[in-house]
Amino acid sequence: MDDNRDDVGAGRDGRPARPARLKDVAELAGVSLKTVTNVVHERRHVKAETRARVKAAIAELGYTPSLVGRQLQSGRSNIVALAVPRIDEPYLGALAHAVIMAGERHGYTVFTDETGRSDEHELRAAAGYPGNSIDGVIYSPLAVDPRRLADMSRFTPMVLLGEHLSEGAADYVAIDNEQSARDVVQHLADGGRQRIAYVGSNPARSSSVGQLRFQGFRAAVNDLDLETRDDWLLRCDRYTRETGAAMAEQLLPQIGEIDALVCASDLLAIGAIRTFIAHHVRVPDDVAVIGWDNIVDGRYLSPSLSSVATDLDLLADRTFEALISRIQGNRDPAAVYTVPHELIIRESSGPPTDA
Amino acid sequence: MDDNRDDVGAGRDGRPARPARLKDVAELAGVSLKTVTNVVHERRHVKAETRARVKAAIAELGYTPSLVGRQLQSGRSNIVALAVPRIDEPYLGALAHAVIMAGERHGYTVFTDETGRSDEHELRAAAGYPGNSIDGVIYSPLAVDPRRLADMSRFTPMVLLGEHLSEGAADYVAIDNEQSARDVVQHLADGGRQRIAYVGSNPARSSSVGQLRFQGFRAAVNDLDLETRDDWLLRCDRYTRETGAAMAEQLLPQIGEIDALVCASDLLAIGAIRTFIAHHVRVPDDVAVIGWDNIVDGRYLSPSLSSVATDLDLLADRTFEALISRIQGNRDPAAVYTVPHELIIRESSGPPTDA
DNA sequence: GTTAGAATTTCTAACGTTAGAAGTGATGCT
DNA sequence: AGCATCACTTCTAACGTTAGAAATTCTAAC
Repeated sequence: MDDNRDDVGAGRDGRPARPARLKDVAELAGVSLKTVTNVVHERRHVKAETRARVKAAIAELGYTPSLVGRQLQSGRSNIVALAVPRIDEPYLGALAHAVIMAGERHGYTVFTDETGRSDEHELRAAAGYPGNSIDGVIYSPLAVDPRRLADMSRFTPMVLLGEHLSEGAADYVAIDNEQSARDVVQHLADGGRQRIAYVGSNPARSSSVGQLRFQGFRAAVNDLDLETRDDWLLRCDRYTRETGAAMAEQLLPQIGEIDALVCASDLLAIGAIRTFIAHHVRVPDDVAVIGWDNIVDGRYLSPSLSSVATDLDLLADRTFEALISRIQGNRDPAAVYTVPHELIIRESSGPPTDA
Repeated sequence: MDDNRDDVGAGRDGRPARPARLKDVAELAGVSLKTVTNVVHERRHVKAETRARVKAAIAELGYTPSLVGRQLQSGRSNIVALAVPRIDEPYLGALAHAVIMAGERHGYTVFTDETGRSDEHELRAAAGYPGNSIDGVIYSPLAVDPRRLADMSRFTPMVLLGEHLSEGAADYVAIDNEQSARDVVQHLADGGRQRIAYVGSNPARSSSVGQLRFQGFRAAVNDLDLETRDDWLLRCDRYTRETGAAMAEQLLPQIGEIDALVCASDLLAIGAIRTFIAHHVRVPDDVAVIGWDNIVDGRYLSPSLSSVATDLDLLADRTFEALISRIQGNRDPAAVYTVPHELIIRESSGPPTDA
């Protein structure tokens, strides 16, 4: 029976010292707490006259419900975390954008977190951000061995992007990586390319995206009876422009033998093209190059970069559907959702230019 | 005197139904709540034997403190929001990365939000995310008229990036945009460029970054007695590759007159270069091009892109210092913090190539 | 064997919200 | 008049944490 702190609310003159609470509204309107929540939640059983009075009080105090109070009460936050290694990678930035937009469509706020800094961050994400009252996690491990993530999120629903956990601990949404690689090889063969190099396999992680793409690549090369040599196949862990540039450096002696290069990501391809051009290797005339992710930068490169495109909006929607189903209690075994991919053919893998 | 819900904690066999609470730990260890918090917070006045018992209970139950409970209790969350228009813009992605890293150094978790979707989002950010128990906001308005943001965050400390509010409602951290533009012009003049075009001014917003850069540009052109013509000065609102490509299209008839192009952002420059190359305008031989932001993609472009670089780590650190000072109650008038910039000269504004 | 004082622990009220249960009038029906 | 029904409102206990105040136990000195 006490509890009067001064300077409540948002009078337009003196700055109020703190945000208004439900209780302040109730006192100003002269009603109980429950009546105010009833008004806030637009419930029946509130007389029009009372409702008006409460609404006026809310407006006068500039009241906004405290989400913390709500979370504590309800146990729900309507927040999901998106965990990506680095937000400044173009593909992951585009992915984050798509997920944020999809979150909005599905009534969720998306909290984007970077996990690439340390093992600690990665594990926190994998554990579902314990203590954080996150309703779910959308997790894109890029550099971590999924087998390390055995003790996955016990309480927080999770959907994986990018890396498939063989244990099937969580739902997984992605394109058909193997098929997309076959499509890439087919496209190059259609353009008359016969001797194709590959950058990005990493046999150490059998479930990795790069490995899946490599499997598809090798299968297609086999099926189409294309020539292949071991020193045309370069492995690398990091799919960066820098790595791509370094890998292309290694391929320079093979130029003249190879006539196409498949890179497991656009960043690798961009780095490779940079090296090629610097060494007067013409793209696509001498070597066709193609990557994955269809990042915007590829469109503005010269030559513009061919790439395997994922419909990120669709991927993000599927991801949310799966995640929401888990949030609502779905206990089925982990599922794999495949979203369609599309080959975007631009200059880098097209016919020779006139230049 | 009741309150026993089943399936607490993290027994390794059956899945526990919910995360363990402080109370569960207290009961298992046979002590009071306060003793458990004392252990959690490493306080004195806990017998070694008791502490061991509590720690064992914590480990057995896999207890993690609920941040929601803490926030409610303390009113602090140690979370700051970073509000940017779009996370998939390269510069903003790099900025977000730097801010997240700096946040970690300063003990804050950074929640990145996209505000570019709607006015509603922009205003929510400007109001300091009312109801969200955010300790502070780092706000980078790109497309909004700052004058609309009169009713700024009443309760949430805020630091602005990118756009300076003339009212001085909030601290502002940025490079010296005007001086950087002078440096750009000086550099081009040093390279023998005489007739320089500019893309990106927007006189409608006098405080905008593009406008500040334009002022510096014009002043330097004046000071150095360089030729200037109105149709060499193109205005635009959006600093995208697409806009840059369209602006360059408009400049094509002027090629031969102009010998350099200053773009208010790297994205504009990348779009412009793409258009130039497509029309066989050689960069830098026919036209030198330079931008701002030093985004990574510029390094791997051919020709690689000269740019004004900001030390983002430094900028993010300054931002946090300012923000934390406000969080701790600093009520000084809004300040402007300037971080150094650096001209990164690459091929696009260098001497003619051999090609 | 007391007792002051320190060391350790417990009790309890808050933080802001929500919703079930209980309470108050007013209305309509017999 | 008596009573059930309904609309509306209040009361209260939770959600998980924290920390001041109060209570208990221990230690050591007399």
